[in-house]
Amino acid sequence: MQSLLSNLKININEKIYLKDPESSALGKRIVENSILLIDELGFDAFTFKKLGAKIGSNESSIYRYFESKHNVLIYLTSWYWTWLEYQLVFTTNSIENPIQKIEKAIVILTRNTVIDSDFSHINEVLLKQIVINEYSKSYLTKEVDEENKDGYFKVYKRLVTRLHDMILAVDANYTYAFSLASTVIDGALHQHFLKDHFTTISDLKPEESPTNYFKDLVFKSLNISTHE
Amino acid sequence: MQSLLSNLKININEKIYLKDPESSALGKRIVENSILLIDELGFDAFTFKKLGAKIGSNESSIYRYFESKHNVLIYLTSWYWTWLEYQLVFTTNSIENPIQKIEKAIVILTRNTVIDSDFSHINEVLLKQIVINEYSKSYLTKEVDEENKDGYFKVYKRLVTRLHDMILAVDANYTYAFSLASTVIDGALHQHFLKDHFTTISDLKPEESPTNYFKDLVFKSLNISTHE
DNA sequence: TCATTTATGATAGTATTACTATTATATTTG
DNA sequence: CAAATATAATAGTAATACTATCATAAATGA
Repeated sequence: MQSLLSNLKININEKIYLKDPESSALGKRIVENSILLIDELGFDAFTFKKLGAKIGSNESSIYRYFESKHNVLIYLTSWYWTWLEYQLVFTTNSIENPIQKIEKAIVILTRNTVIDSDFSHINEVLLKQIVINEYSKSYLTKEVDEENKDGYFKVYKRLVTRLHDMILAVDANYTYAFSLASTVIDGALHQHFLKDHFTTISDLKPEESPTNYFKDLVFKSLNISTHE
Repeated sequence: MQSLLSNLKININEKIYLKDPESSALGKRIVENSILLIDELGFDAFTFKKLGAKIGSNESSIYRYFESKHNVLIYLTSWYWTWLEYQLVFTTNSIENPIQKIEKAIVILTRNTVIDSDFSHINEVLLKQIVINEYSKSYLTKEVDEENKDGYFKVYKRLVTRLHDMILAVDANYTYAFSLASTVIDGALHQHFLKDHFTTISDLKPEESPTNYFKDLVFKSLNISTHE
């Protein structure tokens, strides 16, 4: 992973930003510190003014990169899904056996996030927290359909589709491949949230990931006998 | 259902409101029109000023019932979960067979919502839309833990626990009863959203509910053979 | 019935937000 | 080194999410 990705740039849909934040030092500081500040304050209390103060820059300068804080959230979550997709594809690509492949995929998609030194200005652990706590706010808006047309959610949908394809590779007759795929990807985020905040309705221990639950769910849904 | 509930009042945690909206005509108009207006504008663009204009009342009067629009959302979603819980309990209570019981439960929890004439000022169909589009915003906040302590999410958690208990009644050795229960309840909301907005990653037809998917998911997870 | 409590309405005010617009000053590049 | 480009500084705006105060209307109870 390290060496493969170290020369890559995560490409984000150009409609999401006004000026590519990867193209300048200020842009990178905006992204880097957006992650820190959204994690600290929550997306609702996050403002460009506060971000400007944090990076010693001016509010108006940030507006030249992103037209709104909503688009910063779209940018960050797109970055996350793209990064996850890379991990998924690189890790499972060489696996021939469709059962082993989907098993590995579930691990990637549901595990606790680890630091990735390839992108120095992105703190992946905090970014994952942001995805857990804020992602649904990016699409639960009156503008979803319009933004969907502009490709704001393309990476996320492509990720769901990849898992969908792996499901069908195991069982071409399974009727609910998309539903099951999105259940794993979105459900994993939700289970992480429940573990941290609604502990009385979570089966997970503090450091535990929902991986085994989702493996069990998918394997049984596809009639794969568990081997262990 | 009709006759049973027609004399009942849905009780909501007193900490959620300042003055019980069920205790006055104005209160009921606030609730009734909050549903209409949040559905129309989305929660983000919904304000007490606009609501006041809609009901021909004053912003300041609304503030005597709810301390914030956030609390209106908590109130409405609590109402919805309580109403769903009643339906769940009344409908499944008499069923002895745990498999038939959980099957019925899944239907109640995942079906498309029908009008309920028992609560004249509440439009349950629009309320369900609000739950789909806005519920997660009610807990994805920096104040969750505090509000959770104040019981803001009690009904939702109790509903998950009821399904959890039904799962264990079928298979006491199933390890992920809470995770599966919340997957059904929250997943159903999410699948409704995907059907309406991200159609390319949904298996559902426009009028179809995700009921069959969730039946299949739960039955296979609990090793219940499908009969049909 | 009338005094009192209680509910509602009207108005004003505040700090903050989410921007837009303009102008000035650095910094980069050809 | 001039011109283009990026960033900073400042000001301004309409709207939001309230709080506070005072006035008036409606309900209640003695």
